[in-house]
Amino acid sequence: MCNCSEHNSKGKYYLTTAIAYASGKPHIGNTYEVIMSDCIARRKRQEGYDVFFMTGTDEHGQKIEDKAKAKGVTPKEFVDGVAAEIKAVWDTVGASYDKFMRTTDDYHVETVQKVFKKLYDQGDIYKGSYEGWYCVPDESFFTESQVVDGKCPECGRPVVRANEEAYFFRMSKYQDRLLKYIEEHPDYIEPELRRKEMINNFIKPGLQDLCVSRSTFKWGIPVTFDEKHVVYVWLDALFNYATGVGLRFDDDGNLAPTEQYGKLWPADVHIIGKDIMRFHSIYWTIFLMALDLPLPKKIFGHPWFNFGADKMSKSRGNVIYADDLVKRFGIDGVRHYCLAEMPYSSDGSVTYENMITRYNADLANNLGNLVNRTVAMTHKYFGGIVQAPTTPEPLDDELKAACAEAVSTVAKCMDGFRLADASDAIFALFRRANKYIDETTPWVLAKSEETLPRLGTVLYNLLETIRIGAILAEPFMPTTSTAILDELNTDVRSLDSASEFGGLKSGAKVGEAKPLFARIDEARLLAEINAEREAAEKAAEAASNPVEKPEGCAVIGIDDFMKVELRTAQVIACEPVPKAKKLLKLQIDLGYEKRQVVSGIAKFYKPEQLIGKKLIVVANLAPAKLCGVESQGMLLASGETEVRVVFLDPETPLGERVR
RNA sequence: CGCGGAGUGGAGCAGCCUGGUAGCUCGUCGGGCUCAUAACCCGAAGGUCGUAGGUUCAAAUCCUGCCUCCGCAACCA
Repeated sequence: MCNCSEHNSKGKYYLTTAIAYASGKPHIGNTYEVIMSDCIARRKRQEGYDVFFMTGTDEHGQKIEDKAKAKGVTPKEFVDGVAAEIKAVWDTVGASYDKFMRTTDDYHVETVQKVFKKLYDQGDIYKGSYEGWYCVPDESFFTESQVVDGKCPECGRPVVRANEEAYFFRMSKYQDRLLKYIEEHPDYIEPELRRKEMINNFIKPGLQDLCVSRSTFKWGIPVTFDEKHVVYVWLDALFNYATGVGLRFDDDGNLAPTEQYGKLWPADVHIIGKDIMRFHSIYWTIFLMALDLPLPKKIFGHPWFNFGADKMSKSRGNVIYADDLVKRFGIDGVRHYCLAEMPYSSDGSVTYENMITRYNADLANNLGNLVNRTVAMTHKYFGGIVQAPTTPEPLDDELKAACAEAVSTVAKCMDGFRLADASDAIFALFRRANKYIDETTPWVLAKSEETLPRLGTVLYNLLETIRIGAILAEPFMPTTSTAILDELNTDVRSLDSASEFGGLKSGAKVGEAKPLFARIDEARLLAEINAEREAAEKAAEAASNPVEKPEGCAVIGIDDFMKVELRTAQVIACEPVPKAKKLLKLQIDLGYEKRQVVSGIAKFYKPEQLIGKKLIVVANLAPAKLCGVESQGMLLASGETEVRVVFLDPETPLGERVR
């Protein structure tokens, strides 16, 4: 394979996953992306492409800085640990990446600095100031209209006011060019529905300039010409795709890439989660346009795994990790489940029940048993020696046709990233082979000397079908595929060899028959999992208070607190905001003036429950528009998922300062 | 009327573009086989294809209204 790869190569194929944020261990939803990408990478290698598969970690930002501080280590030390952990998870699912790139790698840091400078020099980046809200744990900036009751719309934790000098990228300048490109290249963003979302929700309404620097934390790539600033997330993280394969600039800002870059860029596909479609299809594309660099050929946004019907999240306690699953189902058990179960564009579902069902039905019963019974018969009847197919019958053609069909269906599906459909086609072939055994009844053929040649032919056809199926399955279940081909004792393993029935050589001796997948006792495993979960919950309860200790905010002085002008007020009118699901519009009386406040409590209070009530408002909050309605303040309330307004003693006078 | 997707036997899905006997996997029931991992193979039950209309000789498939669910956006100062 190695010797002739240069001659046979269909050319390069460069694919990437998104880089994982190095703040903690990735769950199975994150890991899916790597499994999916790995499946594509392996398939492309089989097809003869010179594949370069890159993944890695995004390692800058305030959240990491804070976590490192809490742990008493430097950010770099922290990130080294997490990156190793992430890499280990990728390895446990058998990811065959060629490079694991990290945004703290020096070439990346240096190149991003030069990119920043270049974009600044050419006027795409300008200095401005940012007035907004910042969520520290998520390290995200939010506009007035995004923040919810003074809390982060993403995670519900408090946000802090930030008014900082910052650099911005002129997205609007490239808007028309971007739209034109996307409309003229329907394959650029896939699936189609994501493409529509991008166009309708973001591009057509008009792009906002993007904040590309921060001065409130240090853990980032320094802006060379303005040391207070650090390059902010997307301009840093997205460039990994290009710097990781050798994008470089010289000191004058001229392109000076490595040879590898010349060979690999532009990427053939970025496999990313649907949640970051926007940053890739809009920002990344525009960054590249601004630098006059070729665009990637495709951006594919995959869906997410839910846990049953619910979103997977730490706070719900239903997070599943790939390495735990691998312990129970093996690498290929996990890979097969993920690849066969995830729909093309809508979210998939992980449950232990489904995993066990799929494992038993597909892997143990269909595939595992097929291999086992075929190999066992080869031993029983022919001492393990593969016979020559001397005695064909018309029936055999159906099996051969099934092989050919599987080969072509898989090819078609893989081209369109329809991995689940490709997987189905492979298992349909194994099912057909099981049926062939019943049709040919080898145990009957074994009874007479005369039918031994036919028996040998039947077994040959089965072994050959298994060989073809195993080759097709390699991208999905590499370990199993290798195990099967080893057991068949064949070195004819190329994808090309699967296209023609008969590649298996006779005369070889197959390995011992041993189960590939042991059946799982569903009731027993579920009981085991439940017991473990209950034990973990009990341990957590015993160790801590019923309410988990929150992360908390940085300590502030009294002067900081006094900046917030809290005053007592009374609700004089209240009604829902039309078109908004969560908003109530309240007219409140501060005694000295009346104001309109919009609050996201519609889910928890009916307007009539609030009228006449006294409560506390933040009186010096800058006005903001929510769903087009102006809000001149904020009322105090507790809770994230279950919001409760802080009501006052009815005797409280209006307009009093609260402190 | 923000944009988009989906509602098909118990569960999960395909079919719809290019109208014409409703298909697959899992589950249930019955049978067969014995090479094999209580596996494998065959058969059966079970669907008025969300709903109300329309077009047509003929509609799951095309058109319109309505209901429900989901994704994205908006969005709970």
